[in-house]
Amino acid sequence: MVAKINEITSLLKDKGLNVTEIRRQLVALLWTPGSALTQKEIEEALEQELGSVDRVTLYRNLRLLMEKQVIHQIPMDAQTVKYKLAGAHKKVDHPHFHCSHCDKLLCMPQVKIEENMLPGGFVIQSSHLIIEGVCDLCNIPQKPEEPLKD
Amino acid sequence: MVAKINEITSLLKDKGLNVTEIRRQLVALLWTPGSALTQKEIEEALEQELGSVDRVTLYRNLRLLMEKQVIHQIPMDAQTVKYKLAGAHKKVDHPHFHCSHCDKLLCMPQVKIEENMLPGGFVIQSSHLIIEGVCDLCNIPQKPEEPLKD
DNA sequence: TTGATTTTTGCAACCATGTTGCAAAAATAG
DNA sequence: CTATTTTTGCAACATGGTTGCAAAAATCAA
Repeated sequence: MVAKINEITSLLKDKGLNVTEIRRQLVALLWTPGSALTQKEIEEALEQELGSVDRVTLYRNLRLLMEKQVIHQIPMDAQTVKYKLAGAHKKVDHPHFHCSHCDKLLCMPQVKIEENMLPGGFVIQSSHLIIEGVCDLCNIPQKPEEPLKD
Repeated sequence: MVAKINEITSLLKDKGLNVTEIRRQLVALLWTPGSALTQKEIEEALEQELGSVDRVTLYRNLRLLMEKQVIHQIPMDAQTVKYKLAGAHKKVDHPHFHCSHCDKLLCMPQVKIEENMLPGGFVIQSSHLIIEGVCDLCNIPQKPEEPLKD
């Protein structure tokens, strides 16, 4: 985590944001590939790192980081939204794979949703896809991935 | 709408639910194929049909109808959930197409998400897909579908 | 480095919505 | 039609989104 401080600082500055402790921790939390957290999970994690964090401050920083496209919201189901570091992806909405074992949320840009999959006459503007299952690493019985959670 | 009262009553009874005015109106609202409404939209529509509806009553009935699988929630984006009449579909999650012109939400069971679309080792348990675009009817300039909204 | 300026934070406060308990009203069964 | 069960509407509380404002922190310039 410590090794990434410079990278995180650069990322924030590149996006025109001042560097504050909360922002650094927020980005650090989501820095790990596959990491995607709910607001509650973020709140609990920040609690540990920084002591209690004001919910308004968290709210404003999440909103700001979204505006600056540092992070994205991903609706997992009707009652759950996760936050994820925005990759260098062009499209806002690209497919994700959620591993029910290790809880990682991985980008799956190779999965394409195209008009020829639909009946005639339908035009696609964008699409949103989440695939739920078990990822390649967790799927090897000999070398199971540690769950991120717990 | 009137012609459907018997069908709606049967549907409710088949699911083991008593028939009340709110439940009938709720199902009637979502009866039209492609109809999918947010809670706010439902609230406003019921307002017109029944006068003001208590939000707790609406909340409890939506929850009940979901438990009985009469309706489903569909997360459209991070801040929007729509309710839709549950079809005779086996799988809870099946692809939908949302028309940005007429606002209809159509089931697209012909679109399949399969493991061979993923890198090796990934196993699919379920998937959730919403395609945003223009539907076949709205796509014919000569005969545009009336928007459901307005 | 220090002090001035700008930005961010933390708090009070408000609103919308989820959720429960309870008594009154409505639906169902006999 | 009446008795019983279910549902509704209301009060009340919890949670999370949202704003304004003063204190604290970060940035900038000398």
